[in-house]
Amino acid sequence: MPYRDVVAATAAIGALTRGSRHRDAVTLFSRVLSDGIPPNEFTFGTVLRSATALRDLRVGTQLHACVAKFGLCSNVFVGSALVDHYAKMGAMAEAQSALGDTHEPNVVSYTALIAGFLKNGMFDDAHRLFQCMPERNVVSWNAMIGGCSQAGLNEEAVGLFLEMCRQGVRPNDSTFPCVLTSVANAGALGVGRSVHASAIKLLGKLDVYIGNSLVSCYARCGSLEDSVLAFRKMKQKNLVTWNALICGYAQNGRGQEALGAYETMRAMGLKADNVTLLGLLFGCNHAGLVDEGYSLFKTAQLEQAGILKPEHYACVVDLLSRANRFDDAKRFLQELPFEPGIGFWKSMIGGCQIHWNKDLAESVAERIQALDPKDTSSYILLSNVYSAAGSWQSVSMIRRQIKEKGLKRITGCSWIEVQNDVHVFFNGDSRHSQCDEIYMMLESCLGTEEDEHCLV
DNA sequence: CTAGGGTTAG
Repeated sequence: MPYRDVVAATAAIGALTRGSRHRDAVTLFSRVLSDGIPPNEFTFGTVLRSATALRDLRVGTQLHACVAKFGLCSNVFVGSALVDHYAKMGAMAEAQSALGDTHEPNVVSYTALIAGFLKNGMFDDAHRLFQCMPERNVVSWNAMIGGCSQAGLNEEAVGLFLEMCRQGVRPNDSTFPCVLTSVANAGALGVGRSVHASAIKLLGKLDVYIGNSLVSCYARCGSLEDSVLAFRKMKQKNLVTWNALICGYAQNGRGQEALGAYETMRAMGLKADNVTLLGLLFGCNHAGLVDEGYSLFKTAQLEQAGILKPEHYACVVDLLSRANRFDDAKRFLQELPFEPGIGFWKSMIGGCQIHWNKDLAESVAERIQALDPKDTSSYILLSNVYSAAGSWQSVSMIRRQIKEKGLKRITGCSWIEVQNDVHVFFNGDSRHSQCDEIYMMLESCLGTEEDEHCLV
């Protein structure tokens, strides 16, 4: 039974799109076409959304050709939908060209393109377009801030947030989760508190997204007190809220509390998902709760195997290796339902370093170097195992190899924020103005057990 | 009848 007109047909396709029946929406669209009903801008808008949800660039391209056939390429609405589709598929050249075909592109068209640039790591293009677009609204600012956050451009994201406020654009509910992610990435506790305060001032009530971001942000900035406070203050909580709390405990080495939170969560009738499990395993790992972690994994394997991902398996390898249970770790690796990537072997060699397991470290290092000859970390870790075991000849041999192969070490660093100043430290750093006091304090904290021969 | 931006892990 063909539809009466394009309005009825579009309504039917839209219902399918909204109901997430995207394949059906596309099929219905083709049927409407073959029934001889010419689609309009709304029809294309909704069916393009389904094509995006299906992540099917082929469908998008066919729809684009169809748009051209009906002379709708210059329509703003259709144009924006095309830009959005291509941008989400990562086809940035096509997205740009769709914007170019649009007669008078508006703020929506530009924002869709900017979001696409950021998702595809093209920060400079995004920034340039953001600067020169004719009009910016809160959504465009959010797209920039969120895109920077996701790309790890944390200073840029926080800077954009401040600039937005300075220009008098009022942040909304979506702005805060974006910027708080960056604050958390940077571990900037003071900035986090200011952002929190401005959210309360501007919005009054904080929704569950903002609450979740705060719980996580405070924990990742090292303030579990603030994190738990934010958690308790939330009226509505969802699985993400619990995950944020559990992961926060885990990251701060509080495995027992993570497990406790999980108990409470289950008592409230919530089921763990992959993030919950990862947080729990991570927490057990860092608190030395080997048996607890292993049994959580085993239970998940039996009861909800669907949530298990390579990360979870990697966590278990880490757990067993750190606990000196190398036989269990090896058996576990052999029984993996997939090929272990390089990270699995790195977990194991990390355990070898802790437990001075020279022989195993050698064979694992060989594997890592076979998988990635440029990998420096295996050399460093191996050399640390040798120095721990007192094999100085082997240490100098490794150092020579690193030099000969022209491998570069990426130096790790850490930082801490004190009253809005960020202090960064590298290994063996002596540049800080209070260097002497810091090393003195370190020595008194560490006692005399410190191994000076370690490279990392 | 409609579009673009949001939370948790690594």
